[in-house]
Amino acid sequence: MQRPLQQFEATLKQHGHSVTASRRTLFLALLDKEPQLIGTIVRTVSASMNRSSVYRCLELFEQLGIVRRLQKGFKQLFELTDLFQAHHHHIHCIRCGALEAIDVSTEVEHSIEQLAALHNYQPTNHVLEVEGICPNCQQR
Amino acid sequence: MQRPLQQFEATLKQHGHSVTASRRTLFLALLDKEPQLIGTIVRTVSASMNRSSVYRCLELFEQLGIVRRLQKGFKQLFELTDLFQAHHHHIHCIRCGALEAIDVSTEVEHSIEQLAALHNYQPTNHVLEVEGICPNCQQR
DNA sequence: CTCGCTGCAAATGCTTTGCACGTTG
DNA sequence: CAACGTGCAAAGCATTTGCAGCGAG
Repeated sequence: MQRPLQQFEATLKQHGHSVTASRRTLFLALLDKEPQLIGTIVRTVSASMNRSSVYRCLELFEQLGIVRRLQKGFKQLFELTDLFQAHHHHIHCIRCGALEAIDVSTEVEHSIEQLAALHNYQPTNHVLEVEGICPNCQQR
Repeated sequence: MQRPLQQFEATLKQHGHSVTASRRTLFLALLDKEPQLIGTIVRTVSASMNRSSVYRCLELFEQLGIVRRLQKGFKQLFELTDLFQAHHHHIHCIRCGALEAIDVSTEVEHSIEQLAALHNYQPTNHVLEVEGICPNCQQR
């Protein structure tokens, strides 16, 4: 519980950004949680920070590789990247919206990493979301 | 130019949905285009269909595996799935938002396909977006 | 002390909905 | 002609912005 916070603060500093109470609050609201809707996050932290700061910080966090975003229909979900929690991917049912974590072989992970280098990008993250129809929905 | 439209109409019928002028218009607005913002799509087709129908159709198209959505910051982009155009993925710069298409080896593609089956999902699509910092932004 | 960060409040813009009417099969 | 699909208009949210004041370094 101490380690991720320190890692987080170090990341901010490395890039010349201040460590503020709001940013810590937001980070903690994401730590060890399922991917969350912005609306949910805003409600969670509303006692200590303003909605617009949530937007501004999430954007910053994304650029620093602290969070990543997924999509679920027209909504966006946020979760910490693998710097702060076990790296994983999801499978998503396009019918009912179910979302579950899946394991991906290290070879595949590795090949994906390589893709960035191939295009002279400095890799920060990747999003792999498998989409399909879940067992439940198939029966209907 | 004839083939994709037929494929499209067949997909609608297969699932018991009507082929309407609006749906054709929307489909054509997406054919052979870069991923587009909803707002852009709405403007393009606004002469022949209403905004709310665009939303309703895009949602339907997604469920039928006709379109897929990507994200760019807080915005969503839509493009046709690989049923209608060459299958591909993107690499995305988290600093400046640049977006380019990339090639992914068939082994990796194949491994990803397998993941759905492993979880008893009927595969429809997958989203693989590599994120990083582009050569330009690295220099600054 | 200075610059970066935040809250506030307002302006925009996006998405969803109900309902009545037109179209498709 | 029975369902399904659409337009319209309004409601409800989500996101962005400018600016003034606070706080971190």
